[in-house]
Amino acid sequence: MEKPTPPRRVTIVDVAQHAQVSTTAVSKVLRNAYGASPAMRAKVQQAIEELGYRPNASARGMRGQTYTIGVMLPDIRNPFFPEILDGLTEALRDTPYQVLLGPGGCNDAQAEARVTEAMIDRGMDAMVLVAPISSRSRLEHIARSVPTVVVGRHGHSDAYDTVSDDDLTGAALVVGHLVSLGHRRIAHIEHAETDPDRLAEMPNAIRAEGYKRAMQAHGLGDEIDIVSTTYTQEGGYAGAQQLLARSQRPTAIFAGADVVALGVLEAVAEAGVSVPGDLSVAGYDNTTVAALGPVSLTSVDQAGHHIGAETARLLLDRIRDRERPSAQVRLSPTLVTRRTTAPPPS
Amino acid sequence: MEKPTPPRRVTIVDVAQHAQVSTTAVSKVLRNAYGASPAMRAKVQQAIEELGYRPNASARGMRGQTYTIGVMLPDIRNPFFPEILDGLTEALRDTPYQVLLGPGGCNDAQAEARVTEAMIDRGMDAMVLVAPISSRSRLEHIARSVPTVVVGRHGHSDAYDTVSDDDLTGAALVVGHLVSLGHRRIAHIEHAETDPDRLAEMPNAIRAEGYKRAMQAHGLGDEIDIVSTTYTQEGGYAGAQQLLARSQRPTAIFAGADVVALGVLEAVAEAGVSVPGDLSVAGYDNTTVAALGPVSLTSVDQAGHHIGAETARLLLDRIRDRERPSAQVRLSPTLVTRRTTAPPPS
DNA sequence: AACTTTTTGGGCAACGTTACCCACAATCGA
DNA sequence: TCGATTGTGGGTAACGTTGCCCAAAAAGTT
Repeated sequence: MEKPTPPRRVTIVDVAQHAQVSTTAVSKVLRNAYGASPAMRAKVQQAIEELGYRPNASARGMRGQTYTIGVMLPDIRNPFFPEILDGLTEALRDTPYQVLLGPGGCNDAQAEARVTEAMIDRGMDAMVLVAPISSRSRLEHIARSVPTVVVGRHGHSDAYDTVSDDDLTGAALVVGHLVSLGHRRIAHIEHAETDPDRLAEMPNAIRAEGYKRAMQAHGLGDEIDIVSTTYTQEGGYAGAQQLLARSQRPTAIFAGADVVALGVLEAVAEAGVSVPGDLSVAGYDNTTVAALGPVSLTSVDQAGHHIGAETARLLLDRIRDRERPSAQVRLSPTLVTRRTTAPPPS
Repeated sequence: MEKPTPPRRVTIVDVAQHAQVSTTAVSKVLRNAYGASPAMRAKVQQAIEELGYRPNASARGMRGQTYTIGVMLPDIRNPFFPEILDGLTEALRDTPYQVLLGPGGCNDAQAEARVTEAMIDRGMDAMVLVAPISSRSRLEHIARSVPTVVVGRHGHSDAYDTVSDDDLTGAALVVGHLVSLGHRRIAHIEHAETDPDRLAEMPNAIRAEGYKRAMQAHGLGDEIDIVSTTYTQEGGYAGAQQLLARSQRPTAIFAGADVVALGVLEAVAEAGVSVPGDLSVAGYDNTTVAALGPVSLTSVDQAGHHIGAETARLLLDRIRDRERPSAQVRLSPTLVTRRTTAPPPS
């Protein structure tokens, strides 16, 4: 017994025959286009349902639309991104658009380029680039071929819309909180950045800058103490080790990201220093890990859900009108205080 | 000053003209097809590079291949999945295939169906379904229209290949470990499941079954104590509360997933019970959270990377030959002991 | 020298959809 | 009543790529 011929997929032609109309008519109904009477709409709708017809995205793509939105996520592990994604997909639920994710390599510009190119090749109707590390000129190159929203990166362009959180304010929130608890020797662990482009645009750099400004604003300019490592757990571990080796130890460490703070907590625990008794620790991103009971990390919340929703809005607006001037949305972070921050030892 | 006409994308026709050959020739070169002399290959390659040509995936899709592999992830937040993904993308790096992810709604069969349909509509060359909750008949329906590998679900089918971890063994590892530490009253928190299909196939159900069998094998059949909640942190919290309210408290809790264990740790900390002094806790999945210093959870490692690599292999094999008999790969988990398990209080 | 076989290249139709047209009928305004 | 307008439906040519075919040239075989 041979396999019966694999059932060919139902096309618009089949629907047209079944409904006794032209393919043009079916297409019109599918797109809610002008020129189809209510009677015909009903007839075609019925045929569509009876046959279980689904439009072929490739064929649509050849005509210019795939109803697909590509989201480039640099690091799938970062627990902050799902929040954004939720906000985005929720806002797009009642549209015909489908979100597909491209896994960009962590901190790997080449992998990032591969994924974005692949998405452009696949005719995405729009793209969302979350915290891209690519150069600004590459971002503009991408935006020239497809409507693009850049999320979580400061510095805007005529070519693309942006949604970002005010990291300057976020850093100030942390410093303010620690100062109000009585801390003066507040250190910061940043992600080392050399590229001048990124130095001006990447959130990590902005957070470090915000830290400096806030310290100065509180008259603590002399206490500024920054360690440059990376935004990873290992980076936090190494950074904390450096800080603990200071002759004058800081009484508080502001880590530029939650993962960094976790590394700090590990190093600190190993060193036998108690948190928050001897040392306060704060993170950034308010990831789900920060909220966990055993961790309970003070952190800055970026309202990822809101970011995602705004992104969706900009996206749809731009698909509607590609020529509209580029928009920048800036959201405000909030501080979530938990059990890793307390007054300094007296 | 008007915008200059948006530069039309380079097509195979442009390449052909530029190289002074036919489009057929270019296509042959692109696909390494028979019938192109080395001289021609070189000429075409050069033209491709000079013009920066990239094939249009939609057009290719109309001819049957998109060079895209769709991966359905039920819950982007589950820190176990990125491991699989890494293994998968790494194994596919040197192939022309690109991985795109579809965000299935957490525990939402309808959302899952939407995403898989969308991927089929977009002409994916193959699909990977990670821990799908859909009914078996739906899985087979999917597999009938596109080569499919189902990951992390027991129970196989002629229609699709499977890669899964031996959850029976994994559960036995945990129970064995706890018994060898001296525990007898070992409780388990499972994810409630009623559907008979899923009861036989979902990893959570298998883990519960493995727990039971292992307890019996150790002569502890009378001590079997299962609480049914959900595989979430809240589920773990609630489950632990129930278990702590027992007149005879268990001395160890085996949570069916790491997230569940985190909820357990939270409830236990609130109740003032010390871990592992008064109570041992073990999880499953060995997620990155489990490894964190402040958590340090004993857990079962599923070798996600390996799973991903095997998935890629099966995928490529099946794309090559759709008629080959379906394959099942079963991998073995290992136990990672950390600081949440210790001998019971004497 | 007269063949067969192999190599090399190109022409063409098709994949499923939609935008642009045009044709016809019905309705309207004067 | 006649011309103009509006509503309704369909025909057709792309979009970019590839698989199937055929033709000419080159190489090999008697």
